[in-house]
Amino acid sequence: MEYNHREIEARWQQYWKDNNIYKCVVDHSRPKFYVLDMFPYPSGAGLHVGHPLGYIASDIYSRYKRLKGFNVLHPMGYDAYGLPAEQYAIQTGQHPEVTTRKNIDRYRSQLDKIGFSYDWSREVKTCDPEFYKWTQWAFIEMFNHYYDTAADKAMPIESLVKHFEQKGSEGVKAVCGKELHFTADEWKAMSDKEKSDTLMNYRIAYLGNTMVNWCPKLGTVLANDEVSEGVSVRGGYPVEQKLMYQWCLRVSAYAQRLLDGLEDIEWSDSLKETQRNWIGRSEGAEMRFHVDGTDIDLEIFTTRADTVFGVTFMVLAPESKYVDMITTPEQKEAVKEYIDSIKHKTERERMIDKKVTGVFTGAYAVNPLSGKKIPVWVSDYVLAGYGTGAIMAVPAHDSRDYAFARHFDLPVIPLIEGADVSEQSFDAKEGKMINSEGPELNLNGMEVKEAIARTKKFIEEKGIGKVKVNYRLRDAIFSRQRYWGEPFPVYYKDGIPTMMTIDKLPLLLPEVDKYLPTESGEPPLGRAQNWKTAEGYPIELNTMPGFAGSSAYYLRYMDPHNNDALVGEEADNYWRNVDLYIGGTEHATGHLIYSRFWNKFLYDLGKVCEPEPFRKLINQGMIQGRSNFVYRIKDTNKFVSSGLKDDYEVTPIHVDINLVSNDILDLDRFRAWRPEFATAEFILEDGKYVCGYAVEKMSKSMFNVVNPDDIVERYGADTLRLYEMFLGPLEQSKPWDTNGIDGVNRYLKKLWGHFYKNGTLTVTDAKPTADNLKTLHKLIKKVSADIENFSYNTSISAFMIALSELVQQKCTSREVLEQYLILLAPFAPHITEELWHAMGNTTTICDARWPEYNEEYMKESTVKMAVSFNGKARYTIEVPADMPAAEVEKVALAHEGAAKWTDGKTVRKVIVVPGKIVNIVVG
RNA sequence: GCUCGAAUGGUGGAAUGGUAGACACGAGGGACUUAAAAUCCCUUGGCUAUUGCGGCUGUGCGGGUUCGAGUCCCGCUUCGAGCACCA
Repeated sequence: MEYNHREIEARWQQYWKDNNIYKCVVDHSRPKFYVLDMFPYPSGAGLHVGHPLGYIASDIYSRYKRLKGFNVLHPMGYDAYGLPAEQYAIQTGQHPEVTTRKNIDRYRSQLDKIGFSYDWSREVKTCDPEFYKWTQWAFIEMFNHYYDTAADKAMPIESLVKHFEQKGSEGVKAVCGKELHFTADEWKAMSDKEKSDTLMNYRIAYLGNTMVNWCPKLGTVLANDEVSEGVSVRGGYPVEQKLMYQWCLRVSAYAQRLLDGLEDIEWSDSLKETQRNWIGRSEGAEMRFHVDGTDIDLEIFTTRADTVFGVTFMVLAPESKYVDMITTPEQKEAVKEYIDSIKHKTERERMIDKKVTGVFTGAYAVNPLSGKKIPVWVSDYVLAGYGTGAIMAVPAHDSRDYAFARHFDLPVIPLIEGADVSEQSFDAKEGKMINSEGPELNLNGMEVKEAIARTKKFIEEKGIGKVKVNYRLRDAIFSRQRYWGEPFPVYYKDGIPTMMTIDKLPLLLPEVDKYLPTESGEPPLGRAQNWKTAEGYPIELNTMPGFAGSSAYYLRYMDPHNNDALVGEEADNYWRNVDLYIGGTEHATGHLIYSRFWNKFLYDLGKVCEPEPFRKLINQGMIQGRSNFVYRIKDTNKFVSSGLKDDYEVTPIHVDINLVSNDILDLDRFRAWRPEFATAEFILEDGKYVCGYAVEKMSKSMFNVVNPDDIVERYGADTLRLYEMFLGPLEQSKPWDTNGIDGVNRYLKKLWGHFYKNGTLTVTDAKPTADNLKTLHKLIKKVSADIENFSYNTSISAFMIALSELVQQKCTSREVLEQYLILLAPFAPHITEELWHAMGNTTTICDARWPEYNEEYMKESTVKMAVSFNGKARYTIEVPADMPAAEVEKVALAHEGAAKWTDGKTVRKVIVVPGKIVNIVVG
């Protein structure tokens, strides 16, 4: 009987499905384990071999945990809202839901062929009303809460309203857009609209007039993580800064908790670092500089309070509201001209253009410590969005200020002893302070760190400023001017944004005739008929961004059919949070920040019991494509083999990797590939045409896409699973190269061949030999440790070695072979299930018990002992493994002469490692 | 510029501070076969020696710690990733 992967895999996949093998329910008698994949966006191109890499890894871990006796939750779903479906809809007029469903079906059939252990009864789709009801619900809750800095958590907005009614803004401890001051009477006197506007300043989901990333080409705003280097991540279109009235989420309120939470979770250092960078905490001081001859104080933020005596000028961001307020009449024209010139530049141009530009406002500010008057400038190197949009410039100790000072010939005062500022600034935070003596404060002679602390203390005492922590993390812009997303459960009652009640949810996405903005420039929902409440109030036209649906989906899997809550209390208390999350690094500053924020918000509300959603996270590497090239000699239809191409002037041309095997081109199929190659001629080396290769992104245009369906068809799902894991360390990016797949496929055939000789099962009830058990237990130890470390590639090597040992030992022992199959089952579920049943088992191998490792069987009869001497002489002897260390030392000493130790050297220490080497330390 | 990670044969990659290159691919040789495929066996870091079971060298570069370093420490080089006029 031959190993027939097609027949075996189809049969067991059907069996698993028919018997609901992977369905899981809350079971308090067993410990839970939650293994999650980042759910995919179902694109039209389907899966390529890179996509399942993480899914295979998580599936192995899930099956392993189940064999270890855990109740494993391992769900899958689809991140179904997104731009590509909408753009396709615009082009073809097809409803995005139709194409999305089609893509999901395709994904599902591809996934099913690989033999994953998903509980599909828990599937979620973000575009499903039953799902997005809870996305809308969370948004309403965010609207109805504010962040209380005293309690350090989200609190109901009603308690803030109560505070306003009693004391006005006095003593309010809340994260807000800007500091407001009003009395209780003033609050009561406000109109409903004014009250609404005031509360927007505090709500966690709020409408704000903020500077947003506007992408004209996509016709929508984008969040910070959707923009990179001034262009949109999707499409690469230019993005400009624009002031717009948008829904936002006050993520910044959670900045410190998002930072602190990183301490308690097992993520890679690099990913944590990425998040720390993104949150961008910096400790410093906010300080006021009075503008001479006005009643205006300029607020600045600095991390270098010690350098105040070196401030020789100040700079405002062009967007700063202070610019108009302080510019003198003489400078009005120049300032206006400068600001106009900045406005015409896109964010990208501003970033690329490193030229120093700026303009003097005509105003002077007073240095609060030295009392000196300093000019105030405007320049685009100061960003409006960070800190206060104004800086104190210390050219001697900040490179950007230095460049500005040199360009406009402003004074540079060094503040640190020995700092040479003739060529460049001295940015290091070290050294002794000089030139830092004012009427009330003297920093001279202090170390920088000491001076910073001293200055902070001084300005707080004097009321000139206060110690402040700033974060780079901004609030998330939550509106998108698109169709294919969750509608906001918001209507406008006399212009006041009002939330719908939960019984009105889900608010269904309406039908529209076209998926484009309206003629008047409103978002696509502006085309919906009757897009208003029963009372006739208009409903919000924006939709939510992609990250809305993906921020809490892991919670929904715990309790996917609950109609009363996102997740019920019992399910939440049992499943708690994700124990293992596997996905790509590309979500480091998007999804993984938003999810943590969302979870913490729900945690504050008492809706979930864990403050962090993902306890352990593994980033699988990307699978790149391996493209092949042929080399056409210029102006001919002649192609030269890779090794000879340097002798000619050639153009490399991508060739379909399906026409190439081990870099050797199939000439006939190449001629048949494209009409223009029908008459191609070749210059061969050793009778072959050798193609060149390069590692590139896997994409259709490079003819290097490998479809997992083809691999499964030809080699089987088990081979695909093993090979994807065998390619290299999970977390490393690596190119796909189908060439090596024969190795693991041969291994499975050998395994099959060991069980079936000439069509009969060879398994017997023979008692295992000592060698059998040693091989088995070596494998148990290795594989158990490897799975825990996600070192799957080395496990597969261990399986191969163990098999060849068992073959050599002619092991037919049922006891040994059964355990071997259980170990292999997470990696290759189909073939192991088949052989497991062939051996007479009637229940699925998924419910077998993971073998226990027993040290007993590992005992070596002898161990090797290496005597090293001065790093040169090496002498090896063998001693019985159970010989006590003292005896070994004696044996070692007896070999003294043989090791030729020189005078004065004595044995210092003898280290005995069972099964390893014994080391004699001399000295 | 700051932060994190990596560098080992022709290739992917193994090595709790203890025989570097496991395992696999590829390549070369052989067996079986009319032939091919499949399968099996042998060789395979480099140099050198070779009808004797060997010798030398070798983990990006330069130092150091250690009886012993791919592994630990210091200083570089190169590549990758993240952040970045963030005050």
